Amino acid sequence: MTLFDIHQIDETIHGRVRLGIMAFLAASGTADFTSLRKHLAVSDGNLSTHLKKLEDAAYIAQHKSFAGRKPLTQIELTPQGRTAFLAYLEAMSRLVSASAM
Amino acid sequence: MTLFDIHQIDETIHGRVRLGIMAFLAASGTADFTSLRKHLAVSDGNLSTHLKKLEDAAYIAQHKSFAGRKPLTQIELTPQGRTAFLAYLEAMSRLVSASAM
DNA sequence: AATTATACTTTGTTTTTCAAAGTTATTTGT
DNA sequence: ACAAATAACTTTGAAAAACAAAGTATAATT
Repeated sequence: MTLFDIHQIDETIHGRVRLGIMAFLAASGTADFTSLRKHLAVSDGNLSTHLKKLEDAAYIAQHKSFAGRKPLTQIELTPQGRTAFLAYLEAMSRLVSASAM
Repeated sequence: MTLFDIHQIDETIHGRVRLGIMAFLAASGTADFTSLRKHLAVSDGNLSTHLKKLEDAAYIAQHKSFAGRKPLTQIELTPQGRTAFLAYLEAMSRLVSASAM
């Protein structure tokens, strides 16, 4: 019986919204603030807070620019972010394997 | 590109400690309070709170008895709990598949 | 008999999540 | 042209969640 160790879980990624952000970015490479907010169906304040947390962990980078004269925030996974997300996925794979019922 | 929907995640299970409880119970059938606390390496107060939350959701049942005169709490997965955990695992499998990088 | 340990629950604090309100600039309607 | 509405965020405050310290009750140890 291979037991699953909860301490393998990276809490920075594990949160529902941040997990959605990471999965989206892993699939798409980059995203802008608005499409992320629409895709995840969260409030803008909430998204902003979670992005900041991921940025503080250096898992994403936010590039603020202007599209014409409107602010545009483009978000991308950093190499560390990709590595951490891979590790998270592996931990989840282990959970799934260990728990197959 | 199959995108992962964060609203599929059952927050009652997703929390790190509760996920550990569910995985342990899924593997072992039942457990007592003390072995769960040791395995998860959490404080007793913390464990008590999470168990109550899972009990409120009817995902586990707690049977309080005495071993000699010492209180003994035995915890088991309910059928609903097993079903919900299976659904959670499937959601996580989808995440892993969708995110394979 | 007094201290230490076991098995919890309750309470209070810290941390996290989330949305309402605020900011700044833009577009639309009249 | 001027007000009103929209866009793209950030900041702030409130609600919820997580956690550990303290409390309760009994048992074992010295």
